[in-house]
Amino acid sequence: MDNWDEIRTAYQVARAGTVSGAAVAMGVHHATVIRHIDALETRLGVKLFQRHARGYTTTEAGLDLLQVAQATDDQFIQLAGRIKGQGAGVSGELVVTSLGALSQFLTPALVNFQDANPDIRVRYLTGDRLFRLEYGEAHVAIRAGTMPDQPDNVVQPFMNMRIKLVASDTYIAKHGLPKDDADLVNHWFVAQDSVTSRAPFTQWLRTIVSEDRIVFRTTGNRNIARAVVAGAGIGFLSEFEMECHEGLREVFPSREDWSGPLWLVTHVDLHRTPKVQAVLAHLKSAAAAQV
Amino acid sequence: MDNWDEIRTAYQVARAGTVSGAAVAMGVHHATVIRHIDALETRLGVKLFQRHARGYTTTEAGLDLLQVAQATDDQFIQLAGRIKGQGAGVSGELVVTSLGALSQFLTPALVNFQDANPDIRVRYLTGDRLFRLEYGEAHVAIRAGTMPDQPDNVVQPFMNMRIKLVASDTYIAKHGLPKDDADLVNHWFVAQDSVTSRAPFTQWLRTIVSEDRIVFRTTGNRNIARAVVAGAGIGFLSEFEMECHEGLREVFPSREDWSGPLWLVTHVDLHRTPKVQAVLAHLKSAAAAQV
DNA sequence: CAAGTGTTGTTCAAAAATGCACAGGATGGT
DNA sequence: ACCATCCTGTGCATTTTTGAACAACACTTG
Repeated sequence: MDNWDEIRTAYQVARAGTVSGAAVAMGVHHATVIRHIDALETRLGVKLFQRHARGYTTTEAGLDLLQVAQATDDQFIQLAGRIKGQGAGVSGELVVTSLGALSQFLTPALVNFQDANPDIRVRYLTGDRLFRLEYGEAHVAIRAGTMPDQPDNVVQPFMNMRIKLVASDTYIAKHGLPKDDADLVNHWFVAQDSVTSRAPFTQWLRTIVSEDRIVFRTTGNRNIARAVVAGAGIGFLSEFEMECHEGLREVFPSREDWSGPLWLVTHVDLHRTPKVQAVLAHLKSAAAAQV
Repeated sequence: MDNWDEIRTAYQVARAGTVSGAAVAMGVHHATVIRHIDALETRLGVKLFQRHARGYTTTEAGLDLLQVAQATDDQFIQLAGRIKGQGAGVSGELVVTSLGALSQFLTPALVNFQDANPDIRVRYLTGDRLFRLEYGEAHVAIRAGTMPDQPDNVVQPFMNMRIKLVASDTYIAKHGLPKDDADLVNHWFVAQDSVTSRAPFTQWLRTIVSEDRIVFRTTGNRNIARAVVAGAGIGFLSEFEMECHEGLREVFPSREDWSGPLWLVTHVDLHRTPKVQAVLAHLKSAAAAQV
């Protein structure tokens, strides 16, 4: 039972009672209607209509089709209404993904957004693996580092994540604070395990101290923060991460060239929808308030 | 929401997850699938799928469509099964129409047929107005008189309705029986009111007796029978009609040229269906048993 | 790292569906 | 009885849809 258009044509004929009436209802020529009916009846091997000079009257099979197609038509009309309305309004699911380090800032902002738009159901995804916009895994993503250049993504600058060089009180009690840039080589550091990290502060650190000064390597910002708290060494943490833990102190003035930019990125297919636009505006205003 | 074929295409894409997969599932080129999706999304103004190099994944709207279209597909498959099966088997409605005079013979035959085919629901229509096969009002009709020559009807001879010239006992007691053909002019008659009746026995009567010998005219065979029973005169009745009333006697040997042929007529669209063939065979065998 | 597979997307020719014009028939009204 | 109207049905020109080939891209595999 392929070719649903022919079923629709038969449905209109059954409703109108005449081929001509169905033709004007569908905005096509009546010859087209006749051909659709003929093709459908031939394929089914059963007459759907009795032909006579006053029009077409349904057989039992045609009556059955009429009822089924009537229900289908209703379903499709409702579907179209839902789909169009859903595109227009701010409702349904909203999936946001970011690196886990941002959850401290992003979660309250998203809660506020849901509060302002009760029809929204928020899903906030963080994880090691990258959630990909082009696979429809999220509506908007917050990305760090160099500006993404995926062809189907529309990306706009979001905010700068301030990076601070911090140490725990226990570390400071043991080794003291670095007095200046040159003194840093006498200290111990905690850093990302991945040697390929191209975060600006990582590269800066490599130019200052030798590899053997990095005494603790781990994966994930959270683990780095825990290591710093435990007194393993000095480490780079975002301002958000720093707020989460007690007993941390900034050991060095924050430098501009440490901070990596954050990007708001959406898929081009979804970027124009009111829902995405609404959440983008909300996040940007929240970022502005942060500063 | 016209163009149901595009909905079906979108449904197949949502199911397969790829354009290519949907294309082979539908037996069309993948370019066609892409164009259908593009057209549908443009018309709806909402993206149904996220495009990427590994295939198409549904958006919320696409998921909604998938569910609705899945239900539709199921409905259509069931519909096709019903329609094809209904064409093949002997079931559903069976509408038979005839002149009322035949109900005496036809009703038991139809009851037997329904008994042999429990899935059949019989509707037996008699009435003054002609039920027209070409309007789908009946599957098979029994017609009298000259052979019908409607273009879309297939007609075959059914049986001869024997006509008898009868009178009531009260009439015979009053006027006696006609001795021979010539004596008929001394008797009184009951006949159809319509002067245009072209039934063979009517025309024969006109050649024998003058108009003023027809003392009672009425419409409908049943009324004629009642008039004859009441003793108004001698009248032509079918053998079936005669069985219905008491106190009637044949006053004259039945002549061959009185009897009008009966025709079994069906619409050409329905004639080949097993259901119609079954009832035709049944009626013919019942007619044969009658003789 | 490179080749191979499977995917989307675009362009042009072919095929198919559509629209048009006209014929034919039934029906209702004057 | 005739005419007007509305219906179906068919042949032909046109438009639209479809199919084939090719390019580009992502991912997998050796």
